[in-house]
Amino acid sequence: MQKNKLFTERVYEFTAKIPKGSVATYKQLAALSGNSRAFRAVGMCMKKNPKAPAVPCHRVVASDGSLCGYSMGGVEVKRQMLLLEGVYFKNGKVDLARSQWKEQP
DNA sequence: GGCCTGACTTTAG
DNA sequence: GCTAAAGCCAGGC
Repeated sequence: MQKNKLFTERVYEFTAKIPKGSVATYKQLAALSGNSRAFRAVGMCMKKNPKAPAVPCHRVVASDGSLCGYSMGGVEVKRQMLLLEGVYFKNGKVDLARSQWKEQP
């Protein structure tokens, strides 16, 4: 580990790049960071959230668009944050088809 | 160096 | 369609 940047460091970087009104999945961030199977470590570091205001962890959701957890008040707050940002919801879950963040060229 | 944790994902029933 | 269990990775102690 610690080759150049900490794995989580890259995750935070990508998370911070997520545009407003869009969301990314843990798996997606893990894949962008180098390991699509490291979604576990991603979630753990998000919980620790050493960069709370710097990293919009509320824009990170599960692979199916459902919200899992939020260290700053709970998933309910997280859901409201996304709604206020203009994220599309469907059946109480994020509509990844419309609001999932995609790497911009 | 080894064990435990965790905001996940996937497959099976 | 939903619930349960197993598997996976990186970080922290």
